[in-house]
Amino acid sequence: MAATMREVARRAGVSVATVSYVLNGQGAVRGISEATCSRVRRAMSELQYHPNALARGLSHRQTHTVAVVMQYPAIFSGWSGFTNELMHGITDTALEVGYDVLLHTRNVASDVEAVQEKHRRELSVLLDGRADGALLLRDEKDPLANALLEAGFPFVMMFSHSADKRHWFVDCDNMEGARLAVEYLLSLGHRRIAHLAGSDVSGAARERKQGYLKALADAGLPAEYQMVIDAFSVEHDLGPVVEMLSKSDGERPTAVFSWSDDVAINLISLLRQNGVRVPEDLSVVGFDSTTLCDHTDPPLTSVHQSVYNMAATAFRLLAANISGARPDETAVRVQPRLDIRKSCAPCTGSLSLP
Amino acid sequence: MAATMREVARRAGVSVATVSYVLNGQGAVRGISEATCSRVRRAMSELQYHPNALARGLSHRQTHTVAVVMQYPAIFSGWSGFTNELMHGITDTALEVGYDVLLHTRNVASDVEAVQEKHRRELSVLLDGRADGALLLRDEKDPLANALLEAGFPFVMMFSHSADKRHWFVDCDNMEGARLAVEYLLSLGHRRIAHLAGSDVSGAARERKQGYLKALADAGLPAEYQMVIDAFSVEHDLGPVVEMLSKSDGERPTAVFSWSDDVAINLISLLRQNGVRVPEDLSVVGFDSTTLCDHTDPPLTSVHQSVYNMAATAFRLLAANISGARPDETAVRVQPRLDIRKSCAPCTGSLSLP
DNA sequence: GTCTTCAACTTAACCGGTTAAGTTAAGAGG
DNA sequence: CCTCTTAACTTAACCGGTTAAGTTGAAGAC
Repeated sequence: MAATMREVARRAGVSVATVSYVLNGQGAVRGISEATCSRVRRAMSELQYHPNALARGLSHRQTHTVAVVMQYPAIFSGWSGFTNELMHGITDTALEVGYDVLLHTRNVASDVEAVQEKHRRELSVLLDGRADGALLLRDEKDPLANALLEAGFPFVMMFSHSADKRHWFVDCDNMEGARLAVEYLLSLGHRRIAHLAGSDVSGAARERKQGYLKALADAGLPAEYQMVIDAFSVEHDLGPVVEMLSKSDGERPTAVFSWSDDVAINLISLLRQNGVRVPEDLSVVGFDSTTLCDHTDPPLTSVHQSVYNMAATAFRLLAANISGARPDETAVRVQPRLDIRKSCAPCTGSLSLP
Repeated sequence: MAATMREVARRAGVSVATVSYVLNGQGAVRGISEATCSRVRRAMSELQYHPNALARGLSHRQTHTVAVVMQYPAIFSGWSGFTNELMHGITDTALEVGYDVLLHTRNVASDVEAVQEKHRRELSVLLDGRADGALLLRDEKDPLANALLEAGFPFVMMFSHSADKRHWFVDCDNMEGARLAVEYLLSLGHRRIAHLAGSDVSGAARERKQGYLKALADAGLPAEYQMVIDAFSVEHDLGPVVEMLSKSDGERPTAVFSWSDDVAINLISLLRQNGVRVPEDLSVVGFDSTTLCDHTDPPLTSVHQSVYNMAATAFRLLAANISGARPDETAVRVQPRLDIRKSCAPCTGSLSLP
């Protein structure tokens, strides 16, 4: 079907080696005459020759392809823009540094045995020679990172981190992000601040919760001010939050810090349905501050991490790793900032300040 | 570095062929004894052997990988959820049918020569043996489809269509979608309906504009009722729309049909800044009806096409194409429906009904 | 006239698998 | 005792490239 190098060689009346040298621009170095070069090039275009990347990759032991491995099966089911921005950063940088992207998502396994089998196969897929390295969007406790380390396969973790110096990563300081959100709400006079928490499976979600708890503690607020409500994804039922708001004045939250933008936006629309005004009745802060936050009503105050830049940085780190470079900084921690929009107002509720 | 089949063979004391047969579960068929099989398997796990997919692909002439080719470089820069839903459908189906996904985005070339060169290289990347087929998210006029056809490379177009029977595609009936939107607005009494149009480069955008114009014409409205404003992306300046609203009562639009959700949402937030209420002062209809439409204020009435299902269908069609099947229906047209939410109201303006 | 040198190639091994076509030794059949 | 089968493997060609190590013929040196 597709023309091979041998066919090109036959048509040009030369050996395959000559074709290969011409193809790779080694003509001059290897002393191939200009006449032969153009004869070969003509044969290539006449036969519509396209070199086979598998054969080439097999010889070179590299494919200029990186694998992107997503932790969660439903990473594309959110709508806050996180994944879009992530993919945008990855694909832009791929073009820039000349790599292709192999996308791996995985489905969750039910029982322990299946998990092990899945893990083994997942590793196989990464080490099967198609990719030169991997970008991991996974929890730091995931065994994959250590398995890759052991196999000597270059990788960089994104939105996750590790104390192990051999792990390269680009992550946001989630504790700090949570602190920014909570301190801002405290500065507006809020004391009863609830937290919509993500799943503990996600390191980022866990840290944001810890940051929330620590910020409350640092402010000297007693334990009963800690209000954590699970809201893992946009599908999660937010009924408990609405119920909470019907508590007495001194006990109900006047502000909410959500671990993610989409959950925050989901909450806002639910509140609207229930006649609760944002920010007059309840202040809301999200996390990620994607473009969408500018377009909600009210525009959502949110902790910003530059997902695009972080993805790009991770990709460049990976490219360095693959090429054998050992930069000084292989563990990048990005400082978040708070993007103040219009979803928070000073606390007006009659509160018992401690 | 990574263990090869020869090393496994040596350790197990057998030939590489035997290892290969065991690896592929052909042990029984090929009459390999159970003892030898387990010896080989032990050697594999002791050496942490992972078969090389390039070598395997080279032999088999297939890689169980499909390429996804995006038309626009900034496909991931939108935030309406279209791309998320698309990628979700693709990755879910990839897992289901056992394929991996190679992601190709492309950057636009400036001059004509560069375009040709880019086109040639793009074709090379697709025909280089790494992928068994391609999903194209591109305009129907794009030369890539015909080039692939000529090369005998399986592909399916998504969100684009063609009269050529040899082109397989899954597309939405955009004309019909536009008709649904406009007729709904007409039924609410609107006559001055503006259209926010996408770039003519996009076939879908072009058809939605045509559908809008046709629906107006079919309703017997004269040409001066046609108000088309360019709004290619979320970055596009929507100032002209706001200006238009300051026209006299009989001339200003009372409704807007936007070719895409994100542009519609962008418009709504701009209107809010200018004190224009939706839907009281202006009705707005979008296109795609992604989950996000439920969470805007007001929830956005929008023409629905099931992006997730369309992507999944396209993937399955491609899998069939690759495996040599020739299904009856290789050209799938999905009928859109209108998701009525809260962004439209009956027309109250003093209008001169024709 | 012979020896070098060099330009311009070719040969062949290799990358890591697959698989059709052998090979070998043991046991069955006559 | 010899031939035939068959189970249990091995050999080697092939997939389509890369590249170190030749080969060849002609020009130039002595």
